[in-house]
Amino acid sequence: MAKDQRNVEAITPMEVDFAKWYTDICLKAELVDYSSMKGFTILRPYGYAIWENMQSIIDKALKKTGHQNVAMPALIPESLLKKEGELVEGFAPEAAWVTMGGSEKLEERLAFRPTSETMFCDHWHNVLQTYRQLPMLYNQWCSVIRWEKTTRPFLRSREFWWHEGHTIHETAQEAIDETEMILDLFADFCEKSLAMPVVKGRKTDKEKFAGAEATYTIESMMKDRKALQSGTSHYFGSKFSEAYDVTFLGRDNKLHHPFQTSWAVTTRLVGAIIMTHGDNNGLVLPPAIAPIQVIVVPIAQHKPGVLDAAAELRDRLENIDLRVKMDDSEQSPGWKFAQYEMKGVPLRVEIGPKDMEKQQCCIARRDTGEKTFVPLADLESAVQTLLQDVHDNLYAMAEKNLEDNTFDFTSWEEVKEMAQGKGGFARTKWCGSLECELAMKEKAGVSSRCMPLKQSGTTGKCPVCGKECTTDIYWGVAY
RNA sequence: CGGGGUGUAGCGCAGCUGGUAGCGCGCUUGGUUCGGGACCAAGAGGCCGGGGGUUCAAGUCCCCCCACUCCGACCA
Repeated sequence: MAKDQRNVEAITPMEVDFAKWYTDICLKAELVDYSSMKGFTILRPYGYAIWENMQSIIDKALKKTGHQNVAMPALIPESLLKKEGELVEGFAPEAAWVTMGGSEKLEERLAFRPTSETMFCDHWHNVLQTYRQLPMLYNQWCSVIRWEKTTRPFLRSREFWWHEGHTIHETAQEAIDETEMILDLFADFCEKSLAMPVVKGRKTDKEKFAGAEATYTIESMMKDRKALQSGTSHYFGSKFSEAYDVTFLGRDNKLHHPFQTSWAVTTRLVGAIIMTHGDNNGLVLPPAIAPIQVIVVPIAQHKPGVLDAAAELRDRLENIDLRVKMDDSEQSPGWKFAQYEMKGVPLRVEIGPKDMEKQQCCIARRDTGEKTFVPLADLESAVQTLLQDVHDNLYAMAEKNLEDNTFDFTSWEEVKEMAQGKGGFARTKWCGSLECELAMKEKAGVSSRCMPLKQSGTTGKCPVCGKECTTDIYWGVAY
């Protein structure tokens, strides 16, 4: 019992202090470390491996839908950044500037990219000539810098890693289709790979990306019932292509500005899965992105044959393309159990002398803690089934959290009560005015999350001004 | 950028009215263990966040920085 106590003491329980619980996991599961650069975090091997797995899945999906990877300069001349007014307004306050090149002062200062719309436009200005070259479907994996005031691992840091997709199209409709297709791709990724349900929707004018005509978003609900914007997809119309003079000769032999999109998910998603699935024993990783999907723990490993038996299980699982590790270190089994629970490994396979006699092994699930004994002959099928079960269960739990904590309200007082109480998503009607949106922030303490793509089509009253309206909107406290 | 909290060994902390640094975990070596964070023994490890004061003497008192962290405002 005393040992169990020590076990829980390892991290702050989420009921006690959710924020501390979160940072405890980030550090103790060895995902990140702080660096000497204020506001910058180091992604450690285990944290980076999670991101790599996410990257790999997204990259494949993007290539399958015709996107090509490119690399743009990390520095943007100020004059280039300034060409589009709203973008400068949005990003200049948090840009990091380079003013020296070696020992010489630069004639023009350079911003470390906070986002690369400008560089892509600059490039397209040079290479685009005819509609036959369209669409151009580009993507780049890189990091960006935004001089954030306060930072938290994965959720907000001055540098973060992401991919940024940038596309240009011949027609507005094509670009809009692209924006929506990508939103679906992101939502699909979150649900199928991260076991994280999302609400798909459109941002209000107040919340949309600087310079965008429309911003689409996927919003997810964390275990503390706060909202996390998990991915965005923007439609720009021809605003940037006009500002940066990007043109092509159309089918009508006239010059046109292409229609543009951009979209991204970031390392923030690592934070999202921590807060969606994690528990008081540590991280809980969805199998699709877990760096180690199965940990094999030999019991009484110095007894003859145990290590060989364990290694055989590892090899068999590797042969069906699972990410497997065997821990034959001198640590005690109990220590290993706790350690890999902290790291969120979905399944643990134990094998010891007793199992060997019975030609079986023990499989423990990270999500439920449930242990089952499996005949050695059934290892592969049992593991595959259990991995799927873990994924399904994680999704079901997250979906339940989202559904149980999404409320339909008609007055701002109800929204306020929710926000000051347990929290959650409030779904109301909205008249569409900025005044009422600001009032919700002021009075109820929530920001608009999105106008869901799935609109009910009903009529109701705006919770602030009482005007009759049809738009459904989600409100919540956001990260 | 406003408000709070914290900086002492890798981590978590103790160190009272000032007197020259300690505990637990971890780490190293050897041995016994191994089905939920094992045990014994011997070790290694400190510019007490940085700078300035006060004092015979500062981890301790005063001032100024800096970093981390939480809560707001801004954002993925």
